Amino acid sequence: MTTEEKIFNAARIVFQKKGFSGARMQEIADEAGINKAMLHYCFKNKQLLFEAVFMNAFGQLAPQINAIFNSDDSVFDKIIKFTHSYISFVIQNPYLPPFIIQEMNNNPEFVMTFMTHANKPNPDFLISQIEREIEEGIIKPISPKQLVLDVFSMTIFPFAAPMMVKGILQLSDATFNEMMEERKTTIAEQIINAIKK
Amino acid sequence: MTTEEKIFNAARIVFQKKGFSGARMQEIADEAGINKAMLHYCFKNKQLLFEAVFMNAFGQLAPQINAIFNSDDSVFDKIIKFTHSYISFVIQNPYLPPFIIQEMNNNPEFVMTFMTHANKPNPDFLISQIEREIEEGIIKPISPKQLVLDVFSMTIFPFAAPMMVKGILQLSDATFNEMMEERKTTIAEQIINAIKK
DNA sequence: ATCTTTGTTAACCAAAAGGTTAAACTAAAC
DNA sequence: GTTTAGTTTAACCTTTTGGTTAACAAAGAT
Repeated sequence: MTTEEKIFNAARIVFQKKGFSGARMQEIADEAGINKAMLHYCFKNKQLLFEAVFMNAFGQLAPQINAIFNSDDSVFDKIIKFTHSYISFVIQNPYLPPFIIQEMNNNPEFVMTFMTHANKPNPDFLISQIEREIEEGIIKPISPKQLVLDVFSMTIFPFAAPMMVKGILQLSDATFNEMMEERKTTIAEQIINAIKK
Repeated sequence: MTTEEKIFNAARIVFQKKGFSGARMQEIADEAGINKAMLHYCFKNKQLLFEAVFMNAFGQLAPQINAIFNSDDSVFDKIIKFTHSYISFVIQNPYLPPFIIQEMNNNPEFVMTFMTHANKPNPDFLISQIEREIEEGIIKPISPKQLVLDVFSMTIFPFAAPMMVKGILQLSDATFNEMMEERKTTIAEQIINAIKK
């Protein structure tokens, strides 16, 4: 592993745990097992190091989502595949959703400039497909954006606010993960149940 | 308005926008229009000022939720009332959910100690009520905790990650708020549709 | 009237944090 | 073997930041 990779991985860990303003350059250096000056040698400054980490994090999610949203499956199949694929991925990367959401809230202007670019989840095609399937009588009349938001909400929320969910529902890490495994199938079932004609 | 109130309100604004580690004592003083030393005169230090703000924020939500969860309405009525009441409240206080979630994620141990205390949303009664209504054949068989999580997810997520939702679905602030108004009724409809026998 | 308590400020301080520098070390190129 | 280019580090510098101090003002209390 190159020094740059060691730094990047260490930065990912520290930024995802502490956020941009909570993270300390010294802590990242310690985590990477190198001198603090190397951070600035490899990544100029804190902001640029952060941007590298954030874009990588965001870039991991968008392509998967778009691949599913833009396939030629039915809406129901897309919902099934999305929940399964997203939950499988974030169980392996549980720090990603809180990290992305936190930084989007704290630094909206930065994120928005970079969201217009390539790697952004784009539900446009899915939304017109939903409109079509409503006209065809497959799906009950519903606002397509609301439907997409429902799917996102049910899938992402427990990972966006894991501590709140665990605290209120009194879940251990183990039972939380069991519930998430279950949700891979139940979310789609629930939603399809509610909207199929 | 007393000086203490001016400080508290300023602190609420700055902490909710920047989070604990992003917030600066000087910025809070400026926002309050007073000298920085007054912060320490009234609230000892940053940590204690933050705790006052956080507990107040959390304390605003819990009682409303518990009042609904512990009433003797039916499960369906509780879902209807919860979504309506929660969305009405957070539209007026949009910074609250991201703030609470962010600090719960960044500082779980602090939040957990204070979550055992009084003002915590407690779904125990609602959960046993769901079990009862399943036995009575009113609701389809489903894990009660999953159902509660579904309701929370659909209701809270758009407010937990507003920037992400606006960015991906390309919503202006106005259309976002319109959608949230609509969700006051549609969330409950969707869920009830999916689980009623 | 004066003394004490409370509220308020400007100036200051020490520690933390991000960032820089110049020197030392390495390893390939000549 | 020496040069040269790229790495790596210890030590240092500067700014930011949370926090303190001492002086000052206003308002009751005696």
